[in-house]
Parts: sequence; structure tokens; C-alpha cells
Amino acid sequence: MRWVRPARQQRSQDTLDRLLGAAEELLEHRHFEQLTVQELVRRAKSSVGAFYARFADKESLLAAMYDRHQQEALATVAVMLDPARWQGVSTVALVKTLVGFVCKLYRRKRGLMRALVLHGHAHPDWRYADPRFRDANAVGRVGELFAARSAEIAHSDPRLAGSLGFLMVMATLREKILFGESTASAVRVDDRRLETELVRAYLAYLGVKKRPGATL
Amino acid sequence: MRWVRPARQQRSQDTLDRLLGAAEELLEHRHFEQLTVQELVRRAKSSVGAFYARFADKESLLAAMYDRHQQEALATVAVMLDPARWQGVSTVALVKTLVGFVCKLYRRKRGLMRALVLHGHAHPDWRYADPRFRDANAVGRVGELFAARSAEIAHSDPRLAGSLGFLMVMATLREKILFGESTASAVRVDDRRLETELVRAYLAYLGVKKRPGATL
DNA sequence: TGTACATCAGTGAACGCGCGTTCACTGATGTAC
DNA sequence: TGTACATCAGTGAACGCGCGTTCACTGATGTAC
Repeated sequence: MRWVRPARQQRSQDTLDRLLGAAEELLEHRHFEQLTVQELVRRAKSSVGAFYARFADKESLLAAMYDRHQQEALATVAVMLDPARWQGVSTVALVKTLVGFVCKLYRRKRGLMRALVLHGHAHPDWRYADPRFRDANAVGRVGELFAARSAEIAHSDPRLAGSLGFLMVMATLREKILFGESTASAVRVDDRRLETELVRAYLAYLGVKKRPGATL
Repeated sequence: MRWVRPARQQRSQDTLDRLLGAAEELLEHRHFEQLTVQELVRRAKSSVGAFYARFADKESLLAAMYDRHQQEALATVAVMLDPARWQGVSTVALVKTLVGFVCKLYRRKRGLMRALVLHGHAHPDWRYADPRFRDANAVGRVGELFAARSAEIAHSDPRLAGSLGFLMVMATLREKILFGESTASAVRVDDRRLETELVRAYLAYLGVKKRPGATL
């Protein structure tokens, strides 16, 4: 991690972990700018000085959290979007898996994701957690997966439709899952139904022929 | 407007207009919290005192901008979503109009919309510009429009699909138009194409039979 | 038509609060001999 | 195995900056007679 001065003793590594953990907990209920360093260190049972011994400034905390999340995310995405993995798998199953993946990610890491999206929107020039880095590859590579399946897809530009469809899915899940309290509360659907409907919409947009008997 | 002390003289009405105008201009390039009162009054060729003679606090400014926008928006939406208006109009045309409407709104009022969405997401408890007020009715009423067209729609729950589809369209347009610099820049489509694709996706999700020769 | 007074409107320096950041200090851990 | 010293880690009061808000004052507009 570039954003934290590395710990030399186990003791300070623990402190660092507690700080990152406390931050993640706090982001569940407030966004990054609402979080004060005082509050953070109190919750982490640490101190202001200990915080600044690790982090250059408050922003670095978010960058570090992003990095930590990014490491596992990158690995997952690499496996997930590897074309080889999807050889011989039905497009319906592919779509179900993709939608399910984003759904689960957003639900599991709700606070962090919300903070990153919000901070990215509020500061488009933020280099570190710039969603471009997060989304760009994923969205592009999803397009590739569909480009290789033009035979099954009615849309004339499967790559575009694959990418844009994925973006639509992500955008909707952000509204509903990440910011559901504030926006979009008008459409009442539970999470399972939402997932089903998004799969349906994605498939319909791509123009995938629904073969009867196609299961996950 | 509940948020501003009414002007008694034309002079102060002008000042108020300049303040609101300057605010809208500034929101084109920064979000609400980045905007300082000093900067605002400088641009509006007014003064801090004049600002506080009208507004109770800084927040009231956003509420007032919201109200001002809301007044014309409500009127438009009332006309737009009146079921009577859509009697005998094809579902394809309805979808095209809806998508086009949101597209145009977001492009024309980009800064204000971005500020409202962002502020709403950052402060879910904000009562005045709570997107619930903005979206709820619209999204619900869009659902009604499609509920009345079940004959043309393959989806088993046209009301839900109509609402959710509309939400998907809005969510995607927010990502691309309002926050395009920061997110979603991976999918390169120009605005016209984006609109076409969204119409296509919306129709496909609803399951509208594409009758050849159906024009706007 | 003019004069006196009240209210409205505008000005900008100064205030004060919140919060990120610093820093002088104490204690813990590692290392050299 | 013990002692001296260096570095790491932690503490929290104090600092300082940015920015929203106040307020004492000046000027403009309206009203009464």
C-alpha cells in the first residue's frame, strides 16, 4: 500500500487494522467527509497521533481502504472475466453470474462502495479511487465476453450492448442498494426480485434467444 | 418559496435572481459543498449580508433552487404523465418520449441535477430536495402508464417493469450524463446513441412487440 | 411639493466553531556489546 | 544475562485554517401629513 507508512512491529500493524476496520464500520452509516478523525480513533481505540503515524492525511485512509479492497477485487475480476472460464457456458448463465456478482459485492461492501462512489462523484479528479480504474477494465472486458457470442445475440453490436447493459445493471444497483434510502424508494422490489428483473432486462436488451431448458 | 424571505422591492428581487443564477452557474463546475458563500456573492455582484437577508442559511439556497426547478418540473410532469395524453399513442412512442425527456432534462440542468442527486445521496435525511419527492411520483406514475398497456407488453407485471425500467434509464443517464467524467467513461457512446440504446433496452425489457412501421 | 421618519436593502470586517493536523512527551520493542 | 541506546509506537492537548454566520453601519425606497 502506497498510502500508509508500513508497520515495523506487529503492534502497529494491529493498530492499522483496527483503524481500517473502524473506518469501514463507520462508513456504514456516514460518508467519508462526515467521518472525523477523532471519531475514528476513538472507535478504533487508538489515538490521533497513531493515525498520523500511518497515514499522510485523512484522504490517504480512503485510498488505503480502496487499495485493500482493490487487491481482492482485482483477483476476483481477473478470474471472473477470463474468457476461458466461459467457454461452453450459456449466455444466460453468464448474465446471471455477472448480475449476481455485482449484487453481492454491493450488498457485502455497501458502506465502502457507497463511500467510494460518492467520493468519486464529488471529486472527479480524485486519482486513487477513481472509478475509471475500478470500472473501466471490468466494463470493457464484459463487453469482450459478449463480443465472442454474437451468434447467440440479436443486438447488432454485442460488445457495446454487453458493456452498456452491464453499466445499466451497475447503475441501477447503485441506486437501489447503495443509495436506496434516499432515491428510488418508489419502486418496491426486494433484492431477490431486483436481481431477477435485472437479469431479464439485460438478456432482453442483448436479444438472447431464450432456449427452453437453459439453466444456470 | 418557503426558503427565502420574500423581497419587498424590485431591487432585492434582482439580487435574489442574481444569487440563484450565480449558484446555478457555479454548480456547473463544483458541487454544493465546494461552493462558498464568499465566492457566490462575488460572482453575483452582491454581498454576504445581502445573501443572509434572503436565506436563513446556506442549505436554504439549495432548497430554493430545488423549489424553483420543481415548480416548472411538476407542471411538465403533470402534463407529461397524464394518462389521457397517451391514449392511442404507441408504446414505442411513449418510451421514446420518456427517455428523451429525462435525457434532455439531465443535459439542460446538468449542474443543478448533479448537485441535487449528490446532496441527496450524501444526506439521505435531507427533507427538501429528497429525491423521494422528486422521483417517487414520477416513477410511480410511469408505472401506471404501462399498467394500462398490458396487452402490448409481454412482461407479466407491466407496472413493475415500467417503473423499474424507467429507474434503470434514469440511473444510467445519471452515471453517463451527470457523472460521466468520473464514472462509466469506459463505455464510449455519444448522447444520441445512448438515447437510442436506452430506448431499445427499455422496450426489450418490457417485451414490447416491435410492429414494423411504428414510428414516433 | 417638501420634509421627517420607518422600513428595506446592501456592505464587508470580524467572529467563532469544527475539524484536520502538529508536536512535545511517555512508553515499548529491538539491538549492540 | 544485563545494560545502554536507538527506533518504533502511542498519547492527547493545542494549533490554525477555512468558511458559515453575525452585526454595526451606510444608503435607498416608501409613506404620512
